[in-house]
Amino acid sequence: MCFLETGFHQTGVRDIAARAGVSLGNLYNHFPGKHDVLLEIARLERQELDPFIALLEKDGPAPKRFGKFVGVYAKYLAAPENVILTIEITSEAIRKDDLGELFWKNRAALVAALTRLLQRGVENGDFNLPTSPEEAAHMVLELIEGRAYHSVLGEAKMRKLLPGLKAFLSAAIGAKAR
Amino acid sequence: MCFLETGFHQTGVRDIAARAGVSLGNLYNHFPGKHDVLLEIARLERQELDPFIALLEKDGPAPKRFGKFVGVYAKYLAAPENVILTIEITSEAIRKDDLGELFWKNRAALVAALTRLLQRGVENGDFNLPTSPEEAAHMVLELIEGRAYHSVLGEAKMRKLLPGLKAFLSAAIGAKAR
Amino acid sequence: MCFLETGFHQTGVRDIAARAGVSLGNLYNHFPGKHDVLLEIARLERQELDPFIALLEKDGPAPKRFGKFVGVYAKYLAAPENVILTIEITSEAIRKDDLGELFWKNRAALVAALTRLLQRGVENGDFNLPTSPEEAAHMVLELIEGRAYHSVLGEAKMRKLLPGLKAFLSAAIGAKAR
Amino acid sequence: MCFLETGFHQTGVRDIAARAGVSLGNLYNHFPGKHDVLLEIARLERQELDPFIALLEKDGPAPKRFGKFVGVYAKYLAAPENVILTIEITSEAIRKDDLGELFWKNRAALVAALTRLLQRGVENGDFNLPTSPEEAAHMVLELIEGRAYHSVLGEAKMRKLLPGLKAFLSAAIGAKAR
DNA sequence: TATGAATGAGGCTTCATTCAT
DNA sequence: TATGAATGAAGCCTCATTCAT
Repeated sequence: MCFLETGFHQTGVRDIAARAGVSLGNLYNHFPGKHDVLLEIARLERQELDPFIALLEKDGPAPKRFGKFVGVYAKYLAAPENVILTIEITSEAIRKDDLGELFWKNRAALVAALTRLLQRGVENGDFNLPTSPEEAAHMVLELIEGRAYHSVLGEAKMRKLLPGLKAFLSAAIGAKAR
Repeated sequence: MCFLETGFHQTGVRDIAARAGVSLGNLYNHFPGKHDVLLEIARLERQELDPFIALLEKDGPAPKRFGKFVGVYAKYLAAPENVILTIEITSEAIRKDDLGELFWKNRAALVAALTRLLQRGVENGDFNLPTSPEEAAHMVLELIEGRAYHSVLGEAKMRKLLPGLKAFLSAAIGAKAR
Repeated sequence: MCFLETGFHQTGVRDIAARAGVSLGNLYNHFPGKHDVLLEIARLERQELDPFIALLEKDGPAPKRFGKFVGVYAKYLAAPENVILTIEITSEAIRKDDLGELFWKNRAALVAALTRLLQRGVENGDFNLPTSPEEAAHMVLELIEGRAYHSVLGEAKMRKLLPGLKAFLSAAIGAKAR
Repeated sequence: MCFLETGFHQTGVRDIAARAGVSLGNLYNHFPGKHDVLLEIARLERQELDPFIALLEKDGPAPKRFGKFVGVYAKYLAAPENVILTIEITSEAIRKDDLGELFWKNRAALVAALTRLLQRGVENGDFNLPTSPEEAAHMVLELIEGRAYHSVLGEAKMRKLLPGLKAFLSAAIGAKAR
């Protein structure tokens, strides 16, 4: 995808069309304008979250689920394409409300699932949250994303960052060794 | 600053010049090009960090310093202008190495100071870090920033996010009540 | 008809097709191209002239026929749709010969009928033409049209322009009161 | 001027710029948009009317002035460039109010001068108008224009049309031989 | 050093027309 | 015959940058 290589604003509609294998004119039969192409991509991103949500909602011990989730989600975000796309979308969402809404709707789905997991963990005595489950869920996600940005923009290796991240998060949510 | 209102790519050099009170032609006597204006802004951002670094390096009990830092830095980032500018710069830094370098140099200064504080806290038995001080420092900053993005893009209130953030961080770094 | 509302060049073939209740593709089964749609409209305009020609060719006193004709033809042209369409066609006819020919063929039919009426009037001693009947016929039509353009573009009321027009024409053709 | 050769809508801004000897970009330093180029041309057309107005306002016998005016104005309009430009402007003025206003303002100047001349002729007993001087002025102009359109679009020769036109007009305004 | 008119490549989008179904 | 998705040239306009003054 050329938004990744060139960035949304640097990419011309001709490039988009060419990469999509459509003629320029036909691109406009599918999208009202360039902006809507990004919107559609953001919409597709939503589907990529489904496996993570599914993972969070599976049965089983909360700490194990949590650890697993952190690992796979971090690895997913460590792919430059995912981070860069997120940044492009975020950056555009600042001034385009429709993108903004979509952005938060996507995230809300993830937050909700993670919140439920944390809640369950608290009820089982597995976690000792320093704040509400929902707030904690937000922060967990933000931290994972922060690490991902670091790994991509700063060219660190997520592989090396992950243990520290997990330890930090475990401490933060008061995860108990069993 | 008009990059805030309109975004880097949507802002024309004429707007930049007008806002700066310089003539268009003269802008080019000060900067080789549009990109370099952003570079200069990123350079100026560095100075804005000085007070926070100073705060981190003051004497006094580490936990108190830490708490204070989190509060003021979060409040600083909660200003939309700071978040938006950071996003604009980040987004541009993806594909412009000079900006990228600057971005990381700026952050390194903050990380270094925070690392030292955490280190001191560990040595004093105030903190119980789940990972290396430097890694922890990175994560602390990333979490604060994550919350800031959330507050600005999602229109939450940092005032309300701050207690949860502090609690989460305290738990994460094993801050001990005294 | 959308050429009226939007103008020939501002109207897309899709609009034409939609308004005509035909599919876009099928429009091209009926017309070789956009231009030919206008050509066909000009062709249809010819039929609209038939009643006026019939009126001119009826028996009866020439001055009465003439007065009647001026009244109904002026009223017909006072409808914005007729004036606008004529202007669109004229404007296009400048550079499209087929339209131009059609335009003059339409007019010739009217001129011929009016010429005959004037001729008859002269023979009967009802009119005292300052020039040849045919030339006079042209000028009569041009004046009626001029008034119509005025009424439509300048938002005057044809109702108010008509008496002056008739008086002017009567004087011009030397119509005698009986 | 390329609007003459190609028509306003068929002419691209690049052609306009090229013909004007300006770069495309610079065209937009002088005009907000394509439409405004036509507007400016209409504005310039106003100046072309000045000699005719001056002629109408000179002293001397009204019939002679009138005859002279009809001759020169008809000859002026007989130039295809003037007729075509007028048609382009008229056609555009239908849906663009600013052009419409300009169009009528231009004409009003001519009408006013001609009205005064006719008035004077009436007072001197030279003319015997069948209607108000102003109405007559409008019609005189419309008829001259009608003949001009005829001569240009129909490829008649104004030289041949002029005597008939003058005779027709003389009859219409009741001009007396002295 | 300061100015802003000039440049022209490139921006996004529309549109008449074609053609596979 | 009827459809509308596909085409890509051409549409108008913006913009970073240059340069004569």
